[in-house]
Amino acid sequence: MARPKNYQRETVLEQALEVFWSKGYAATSLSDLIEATGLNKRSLYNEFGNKEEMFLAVLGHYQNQRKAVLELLTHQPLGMHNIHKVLRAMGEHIDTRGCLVVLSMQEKELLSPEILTQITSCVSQVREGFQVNIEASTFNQPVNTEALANLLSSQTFGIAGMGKINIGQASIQAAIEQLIDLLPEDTTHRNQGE
Amino acid sequence: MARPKNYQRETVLEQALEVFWSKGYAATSLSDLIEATGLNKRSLYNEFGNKEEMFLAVLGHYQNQRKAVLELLTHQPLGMHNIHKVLRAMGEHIDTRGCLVVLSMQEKELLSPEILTQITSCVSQVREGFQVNIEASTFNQPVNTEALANLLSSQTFGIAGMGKINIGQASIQAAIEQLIDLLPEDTTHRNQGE
DNA sequence: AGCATTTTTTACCGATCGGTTCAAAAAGTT
DNA sequence: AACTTTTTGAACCGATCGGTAAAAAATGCT
Repeated sequence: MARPKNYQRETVLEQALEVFWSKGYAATSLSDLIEATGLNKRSLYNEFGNKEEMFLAVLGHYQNQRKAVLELLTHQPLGMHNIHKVLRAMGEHIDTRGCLVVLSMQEKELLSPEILTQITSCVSQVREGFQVNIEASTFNQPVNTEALANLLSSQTFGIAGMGKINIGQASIQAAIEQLIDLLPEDTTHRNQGE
Repeated sequence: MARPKNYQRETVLEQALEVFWSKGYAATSLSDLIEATGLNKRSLYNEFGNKEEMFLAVLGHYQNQRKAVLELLTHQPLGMHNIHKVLRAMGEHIDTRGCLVVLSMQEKELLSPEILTQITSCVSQVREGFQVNIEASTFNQPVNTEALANLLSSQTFGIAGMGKINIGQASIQAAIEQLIDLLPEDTTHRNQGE
C-alpha cells in the first residue's frame, strides 16, 4: 500500500515534550524540535500540522502520563488522606523543569483558545479534586471548603514551580510534610487511622 | 551642550515592564517594545544596550516598586504577624499577569546568568524574610522552621500564579485567610493581641 | 549665528522564524 | 518488475528576529 513511517508517534511526542518542557512554547523553534526528534521538518508537519497543534498533542501526552497522580484524588473513600497522598506524590516527582501546565499558563497570551481551554480544564480539575475530598472530610474546626481547595491548588502550583529553583528535593518534601501537618485533621475515620 | 532626550527612562521602563510582564521575555520582540514605548529602535539600544540589558533594567524597576511589600517582613518586632501582613498585601495586589519574577523563573533557560542571579536573589530574599519572622516567633506546637519558610515561599509563588487564572480576587483573598488560619499561632506577644 | 554634541531617523545587516513546494526515495500491491 | 501511495529530503518562501551604520535633525554653549 504505502511506505511506513520510520518513527513512532509516541516517541516523537516524548522527545518533543522534553523540548517544550524545558524551553516553553514560544522559545521552542522548529529547529529545536527537529533536532530533538530526529525527523525532518516535513515529516513533523505531516504528522502534527503545525507548531501549535504539535504543542497541543504534546500537552495531551503530558497530561496522560500525569493522570496517575490526579487519580489519587478519586480513590474511595474520599477524604484528606487522598490529598496527603497527592501532595506526597508530587514531592516525589519534583522535576527541575517545573510543571508544563503551570509553565504554559504563564504563556497564555500566546496560546490558542483551544490550548488554553485544555490548560484551564486541567487546572480546575485539580481544584475540584481537592474540593470533593475536603467536602468528604469531617473537621473539628471551621473550614472554608472552597477557600481551602483554592489554597491547595495554588500551593500545588507553587510547589511545582519550586522545582525550577536550586532548592533540593528533600527541602520540598520537608515543606510538604509541614503543610500536611498544618492541614486540619480529618476525623471521619479516626478509628481506622490513616 | 547637547540635545536632550525627549523621553524619561522611568516612563520607558514602566511601559517596557508592561510588555515583558504580559508576554514574557522570549515572546517580547523589539517591535513590541518600540510600539509600547513610542521611541524608536536606535534610541532603545542607545539607552539600554540590548534586549537582555533592557530586561534586566525592567526587572530592577519591577523589584523596586514591589519593595514595599517585602519590607513588611523587616518590621520590628519580627513575628508571624509580619507574615500575615505580607500575605494579605499580596492578596490585595493580585495582578492577572502574575508575578514577573515567577514568570521569568520559568524562562530561566533563556536568560543570562546575570539576570538569573537577580531573580534567584529575589526569591531567596523572600524565603529568608519568612524564615527570620518564623524564627522570631514562639509556638506551642513543633514547627520545622526551614520547612515552613520554604512552604510559605512556594505558596507565595502559587498565589502569584493564581492571578493568571480567571479566579477572582475575592477567592484568592479567602484562600489567604484560610492559610493564615492554618498557620501555627505565634504566642510571643499573646497579651498584646495581633 | 555657528559650533559641538547628542538624539533620532532611515535604511540595512545576516540569521532565523514558521511554513510550503515539489520532486526523489521507499515500501506494499499486483 | 511495474505501479501506486506515502514518506522523506532539500531548497525555498516571505516575514521577522536582534542588532548596526551612517546621515539627518535638534538642542545647548560660545
